[in-house]
Amino acid sequence: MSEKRGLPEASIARLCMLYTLLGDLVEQGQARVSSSELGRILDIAPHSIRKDISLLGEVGNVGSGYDTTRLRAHIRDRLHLERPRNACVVGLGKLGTAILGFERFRESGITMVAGFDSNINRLETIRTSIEVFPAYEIAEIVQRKKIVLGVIAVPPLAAQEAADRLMRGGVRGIVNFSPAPIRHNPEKVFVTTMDVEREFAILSARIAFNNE
Amino acid sequence: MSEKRGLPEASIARLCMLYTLLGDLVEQGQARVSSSELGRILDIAPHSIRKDISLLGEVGNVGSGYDTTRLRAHIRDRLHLERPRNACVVGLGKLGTAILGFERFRESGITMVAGFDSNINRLETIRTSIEVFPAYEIAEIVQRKKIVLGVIAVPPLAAQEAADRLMRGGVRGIVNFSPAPIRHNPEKVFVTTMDVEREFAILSARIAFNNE
DNA sequence: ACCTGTGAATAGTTTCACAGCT
DNA sequence: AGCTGTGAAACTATTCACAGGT
Repeated sequence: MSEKRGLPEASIARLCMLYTLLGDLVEQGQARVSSSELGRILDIAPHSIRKDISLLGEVGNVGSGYDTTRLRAHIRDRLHLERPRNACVVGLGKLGTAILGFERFRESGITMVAGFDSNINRLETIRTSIEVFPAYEIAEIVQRKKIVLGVIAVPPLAAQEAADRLMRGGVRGIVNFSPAPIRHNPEKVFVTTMDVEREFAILSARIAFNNE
Repeated sequence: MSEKRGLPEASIARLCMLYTLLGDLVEQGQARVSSSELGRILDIAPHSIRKDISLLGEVGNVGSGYDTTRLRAHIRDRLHLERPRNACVVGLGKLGTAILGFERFRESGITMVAGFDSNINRLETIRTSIEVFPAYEIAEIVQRKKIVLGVIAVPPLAAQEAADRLMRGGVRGIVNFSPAPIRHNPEKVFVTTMDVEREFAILSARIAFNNE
């Protein structure tokens, strides 16, 4: 295989995990790593890791493990993680302000540039270095600040409206922390729902099936 | 197919989405729903939905759409979501207290029964109706309160220790909000990692591939 | 000896097509 | 007419097995 753009979804997800992990390894000063070591840490079969990496196109090749820095750079380039992306959070309750304050984003080209809430009083009391705005300005600010990624951290009933405003502003990806499904055009916008309740339910079912 | 226990992972996840959605529909007073309507809302092919439902074993059958209440009860039974599960949160920063306070869990047999933090001062200032404990008591309390599910909301470097304590107490499922991979025995414990940074990276890659 | 890279085989998932019910 | 339920087909992803490099 050579110039396929359009990796399998599953591979993209695994490569993103790899990317984060490699960042840690580089930071700890580890220069080389084997597919089996990566697999053990991430609980993924080493075969899959090698396959995923090979799907990226040749890596420059090695005989004994991967060069952590090189592999990381390679994933970043092939997945275009070097492109800077601006992000924002809608809903500045506990969850929203927690996400607004995550520091780790700096590593992956993502910059948190705005927070929104419909409660004006709340906006005034928030302590954060990131600019905050009232919710009715979402579309305008998203457009002006060239925000591509949005987080929805509002109550379920307000989730669709928050999403609509983000999409009107031109956002391309949404991480939805509410349990509400978001109506959207899947050709233009990608939506990922992260719902703790759902994850609990899935875990609960898996536990029940697995044994017990 | 008849008495297969051990549904495909993908089906379990979709059925859990369905379960939540059906709860909303029932609440709104909608008595019947078709696979295509469900599919439209959840952005899943109607074929898949029918297949998933049929994997559960016969539903009692219908000619025109599903009975929302019945279908919901059926999913609950087959996925064993009726079994009560106690849950806890480790790490009571903004994210942790936000999760501790989620009210929605009541619908799915899950009860949040404890919070933990290693900072004793913080424990004293937290306002919540749920009991909180110092982190060194995790294993003991988990065992005593029969906690099966745990959320990890601590900084990355503390995540493994939090997980070890939960697992020592006998937890069977973990939702890990830290970007750190959790070492665990996959035969005994299920771990789901929900990492906003990773989701952003995945969205970023998908956007880059999809067009742009 | 131990590693990567990759075609081939296997396993798993989704989609199709249509029989049968209301 | 419109819906579900489901075997079969098509597709996708994972795992295997081994050639080839260091």
